[in-house]
This record gives sequence, structure tokens and C-alpha cells, in this order.
Amino acid sequence: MKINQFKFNEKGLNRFFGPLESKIMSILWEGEEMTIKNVQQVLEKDRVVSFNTVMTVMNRLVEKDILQKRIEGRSALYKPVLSKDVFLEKQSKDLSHELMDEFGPLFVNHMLDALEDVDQGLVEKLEQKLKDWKKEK
Amino acid sequence: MKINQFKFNEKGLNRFFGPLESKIMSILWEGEEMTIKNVQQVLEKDRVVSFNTVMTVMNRLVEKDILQKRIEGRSALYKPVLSKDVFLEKQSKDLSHELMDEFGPLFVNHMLDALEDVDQGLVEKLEQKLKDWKKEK
DNA sequence: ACCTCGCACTACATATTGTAGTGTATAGAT
DNA sequence: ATCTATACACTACAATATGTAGTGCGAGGT
Repeated sequence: MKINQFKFNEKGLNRFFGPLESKIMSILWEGEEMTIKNVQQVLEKDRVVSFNTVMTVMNRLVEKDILQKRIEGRSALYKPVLSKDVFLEKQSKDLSHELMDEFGPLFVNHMLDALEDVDQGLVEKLEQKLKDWKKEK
Repeated sequence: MKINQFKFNEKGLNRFFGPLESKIMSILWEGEEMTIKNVQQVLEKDRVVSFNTVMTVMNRLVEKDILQKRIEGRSALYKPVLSKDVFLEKQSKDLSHELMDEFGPLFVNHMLDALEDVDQGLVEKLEQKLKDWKKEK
């Protein structure tokens, strides 16, 4: 899993991937293992994109351990190494640890405001977590 | 302020800058306004680096609104637009909002563990903040 | 008038991502 | 047995980001 960057300016998967990579991951996270051709056909609902382009990007994702590739007869079948849920879970976990490591105290200062901006309920969720966490100790 | 990336794999300023950029920012955050020559001389305590290299990188930082440049006689004087503290404060704030926006609930799940890994006291600090925050409402 | 120093401009290297052409091997058609 | 279409490999080029540095120009001191 060679993802090194979290992009402030983008949204969703584009925070971790390039735009074409994101589309390809979305398609492969839909469900089944797919050939390059399959993926290309889905992409072409939006715009033309050459088979070779799709192949190159998918093979690069294999090199980065994001996709896995399995030869079956003439074609290769691709699927994500991790499910989307697990992927996002892992990224959020890794990022939270990196952020705390880098910014710990600064981060605590902003956390509550940030939480509330997004979803009022999250502060309560955090409070509950904090209670549970203290009980365990 | 055109910083787009937070790098998981790096540490400190290298999370936001390239390695030479980081060194230059560190030098300029030491204190006074400096000329390119000044900065180059400090850098050369470590290794040779051409004046032009330093100039190019510093001017790119000006384009990205990280440094500001002021002509004084023959030379130009450079200094950071933001102090290091304000810079880090801003980055941590921006990142916390982006992270919450992207991962809110997932993030809450990891936050306490992440906090404790870094510094036991941070969980207490968060608890205190949470109390204060609730009082305000 | 000349030389030096500081800066601008330009160029090239590597890495990442998007794009796509050409080449090769093979399965199926004739 | 040969031909052909197809899937993949290999290669290349563009744009952006960063590191590196050469060339050239202009202005000040001598």
C-alpha cells in the first residue's frame, strides 16, 4: 500500500489518488473482479479513454499494492487488495496517528470545533467514547 | 498559501515541503529577514548548494505565498509570510477540518487511541476542552 | 571603461499521473 | 498451417512538483 499523500484540496478518493485512478478504484470497488476491458467500458460511459491508458494506470495501481492482478486464460482480472471500507478505515487510522504525532496538542485545540462543524452529534459520540475509554482503565 | 499536500511518510516540515524547501524555511524561521546569499551560507554548513538553486527554490516559495520578498538596494530580503507557530497552527487547523469533513465518524473512533499513543496527558486535555466546550453552550 | 555581484531566465533531472502508440504472443477462424 | 484479432508489454511523451545549476544582464564600485 504505497500511498504517501493526503491532498487538502481534493475530496473523497481524489485525496489519495489521481482523478483517473479514483474513477478506476470506484469502479472496482463496485463489486466483482474485472478485466481492463470491463473497466474501460464503464469509463467510456463518461468519455473516451484508450485501453492502453486504463491498462497503464491499473498496472501502476498493482505496483503500488492497491490492486491485485490474477491471470485467467487470455485476460487478467483485477480487484482491490482492500475493500473500500477497510481502505478508508486504514487511511483514517493512519492519518489520525500521523496527525496526533505531528500536532498532538495543536490538534486537540481544533478538534471540537472541527467536529461540530461537520456534525453536531459527533461531539457527543466523542464524549461517549471518552467515557468508555476511561472506564476501561 | 498554496500548500496542497500532507505527506504521511515524512516528518515535520517535510510533510508540507520538499526537503530543500524545509531547510530553507527552518533557516528563515530562525529570525531575521535574509538575502539569498545569507541563506545559502547557512545551507553550506551542511553541503554545497549553488546560489542559483537557493534562489530558484526561494522564489518558488514566494510564488506560493510562503515567503515574501522585499527589494532593498542591490539585494532582496526574504522572510516567511507567517511565523512558524502561526503556520503550524493554520496547517493543523485546516487539516483537522479537512479530516473531520472527510472522515468524521471514522476519525472519532481512532482519536483516543491515537492521542494516548502520543502523550497520555492529551486525553485529559481533550476531556477538559470538552467540559469547557459544553459549558459554553 | 571594466569587473563583480545579484538577479532573471532558462534548462535539465527525477517523480507522479494521464495519455496513447507500437510491438508481441496467442487463441480462434479459415 | 496460416491469418487475424485481441490482450498484454514496452515505450514514450505531456504536465506538474521539486532539486539542481548554467548563462546572461544590469547596476555599483573601482
